[in-house]
Amino acid sequence: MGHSGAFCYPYARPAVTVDCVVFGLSEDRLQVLLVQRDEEPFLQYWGLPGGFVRIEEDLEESVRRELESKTRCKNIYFEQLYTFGALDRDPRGRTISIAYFALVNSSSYPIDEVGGELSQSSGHKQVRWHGVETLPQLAFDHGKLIACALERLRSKIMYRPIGFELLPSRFTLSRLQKLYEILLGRELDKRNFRKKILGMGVLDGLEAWEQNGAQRPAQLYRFNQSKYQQKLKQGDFFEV
Amino acid sequence: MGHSGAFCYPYARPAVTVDCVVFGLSEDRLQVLLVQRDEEPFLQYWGLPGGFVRIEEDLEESVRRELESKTRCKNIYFEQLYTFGALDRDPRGRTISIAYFALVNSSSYPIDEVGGELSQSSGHKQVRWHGVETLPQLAFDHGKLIACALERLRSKIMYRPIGFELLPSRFTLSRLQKLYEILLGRELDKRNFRKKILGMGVLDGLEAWEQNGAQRPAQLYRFNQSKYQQKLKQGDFFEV
DNA sequence: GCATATAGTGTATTTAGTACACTATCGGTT
DNA sequence: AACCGATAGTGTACTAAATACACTATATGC
Repeated sequence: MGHSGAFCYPYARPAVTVDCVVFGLSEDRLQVLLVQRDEEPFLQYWGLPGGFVRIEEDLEESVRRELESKTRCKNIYFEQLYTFGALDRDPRGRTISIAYFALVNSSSYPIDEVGGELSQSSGHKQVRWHGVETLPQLAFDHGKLIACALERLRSKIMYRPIGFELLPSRFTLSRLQKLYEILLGRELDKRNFRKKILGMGVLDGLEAWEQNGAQRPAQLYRFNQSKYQQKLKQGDFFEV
Repeated sequence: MGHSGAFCYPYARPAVTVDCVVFGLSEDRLQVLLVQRDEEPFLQYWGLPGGFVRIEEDLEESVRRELESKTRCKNIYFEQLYTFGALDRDPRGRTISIAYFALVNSSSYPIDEVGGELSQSSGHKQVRWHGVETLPQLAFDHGKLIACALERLRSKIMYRPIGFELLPSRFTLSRLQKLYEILLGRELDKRNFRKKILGMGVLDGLEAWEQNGAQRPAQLYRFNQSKYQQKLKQGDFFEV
């Protein structure tokens, strides 16, 4: 810290950052968006997209700015996760990070075998998808943040309809089931899953079918936000 | 902000505080611990116990310090709630507040009719219990914080054994049921409640009975933390 | 000993969760 | 044209959990 710079206070203040755990879904695994650091500390380690909260911006604005700059996408779903403030979490000095997690439909980005390419978007830093089971060495306490986000995501998809955010707006029930299976790490019964998910009455079946190779085409569905909001008001909750 | 003080930074930094929503349980209602402000802004309004995070202390240390100074109690149960960072939440300048909620066994304090007296503990500020349904005018965005904490508490008691923190270590099942009824705002069936709560196997029945006037004495129970931890490891969750 | 107040107990019914196997429809191949 | 492989789509019987419900037990105060 010390005595340089134009902004002075009677007591020392921690730096405040936001960090985002951005989840995407590839064919068969859950992945996290990571940025390769191009400076010390943790040079060349991978870390979460994030940055300092500017004095004139809201926490949410700060998150939106960060997400847009790293993904080139707008209107990404995100919510606050937890605030991390351990004394030693940043070797440069006391830094408090307000962590968020975000869900994106990653099929709107070019994805490669290893985990997806997304580069050129943010300066010269490499930005990549990494499978949550095969993470590289991470900067700061970002491993903790990801673990925390995973836990939250896994429990929250059971009682809130946020899984849809990981899929394109039109999707098949098989794909939705696969999503749950990937996130929960266990197989689900097809008939029971459909009974339950359709029984909640928040999916619209479309008059459209997805042709996917040499099989019977699958019907497409869409999540109906307003039907869900109405159910919520009636104290009628989402549950898988 | 400006150019005075000994701690200077190249970019403006928000102030960082912790605020605590401390819940206690009186005979028949849930209450929150509030402090009457003795300075501007919001002079004489009631607000949550809280204060600035010191540069050399952990967030949790900061919360503990605040809780101990306002309640004169140690080992209070608390957990992080949410971080509030709206631009205009403090008229003195940008302030980010990391909110926590805490649960105390308020029967260990002197409690009066209106909502309990606890004063003398913190300088000359008045510290008092207020029923959550009858809150006074609140400083800053503290109304929001309390609403957020209430929502969290109400949902969390359904799937984690934290309700016990609001009771003395030995309690009757009737009292525990009352606790749930107060928090959920609806009556519960006595037999079903007992069946469920005892069926979880985390309560030890003691060879002790509470005499409470001209009635049959009630057996005392104790929450067994280690039994619960063991259940947790077996993927066996608490549920009401 | 009787009135009053709270503690404590079991069963039948309803509802939700689970387990499970076959038919339908497409493209590609022979 | 018939068949193969692959995924989509459907209903029912069984099991477990949630709910509804009424009486007896034990203390004190009069």
